Amino acid sequence: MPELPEVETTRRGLVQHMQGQRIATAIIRNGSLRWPIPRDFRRRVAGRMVRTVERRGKYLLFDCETGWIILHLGMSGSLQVVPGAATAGKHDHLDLVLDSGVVIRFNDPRRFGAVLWEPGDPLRHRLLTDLAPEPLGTDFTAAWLHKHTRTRNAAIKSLVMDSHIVVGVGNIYASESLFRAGIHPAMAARRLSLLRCEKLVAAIQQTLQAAIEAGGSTLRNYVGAEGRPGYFQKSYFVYGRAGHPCQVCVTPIKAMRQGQRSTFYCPVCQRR
DNA sequence: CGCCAGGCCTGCACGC
DNA sequence: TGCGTGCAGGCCTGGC
Repeated sequence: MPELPEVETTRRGLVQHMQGQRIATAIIRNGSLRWPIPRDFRRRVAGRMVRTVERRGKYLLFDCETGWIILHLGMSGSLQVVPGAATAGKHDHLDLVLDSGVVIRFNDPRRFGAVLWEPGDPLRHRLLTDLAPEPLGTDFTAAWLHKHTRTRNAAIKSLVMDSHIVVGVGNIYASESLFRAGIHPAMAARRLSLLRCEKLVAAIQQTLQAAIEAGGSTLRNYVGAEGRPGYFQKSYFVYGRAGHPCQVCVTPIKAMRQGQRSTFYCPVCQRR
């Protein structure tokens, strides 16, 4: 479930526990994830100091001196900071045991997550090279979005979820962003004017930023001993609100299916 | 008991 | 033949 804001909040929570700390050892309890945890993972990370914890899209990147841990939370993954003595439970795939005694624990019931080792530049890793610019950075602009949608007949909503076009926005925030931008989710992407691309870029940034800020207030729970990942925004404008009144115009929110995904939108506020 | 949610890679089919 | 594009499949388990 984590989208970019949840990943970013996790990163911020991890930095204070991990930066400058040495990894004493890694305990792989269940290496079965989207891809198996590499056979030599433990040997690679043992004894390494974590210089920084960075993020690219929804990928967490741990600088471990001689290489990088690339970690994706998938749909159901979470990282928790736990006391070293805490017993592991179901779906606890990996522990990074730090010299400080703190354990960084990766739990992932649905196993869509990934833990990889990259000896070189992680941004050149196959999974990261073709990602769109960081949505909260200066390279993610209306011009960029406009340029990369010119030939695309697909619905804008599915392209907002395409990491080559927009990074970090999953199913929930895609609906939310399009509502904020006043754009109908089924609109063909190539028909978006530059002005509407501007609105969409701003809406994506506002949606992500608001969620990151909401996450900051729940940071302790999120990465803490008892924390479970959840979406920070308790109420959405449209997501999951089919039949309920639009918060702007009171029209009932509609639900539809797009590419096997549920989409929510206001038929009045959002236009093609 | 069966279905579905979700991220996102992968592979297929299609048209130029 | 090759590429861009648009779909659909697959991986999983918890919760309804």
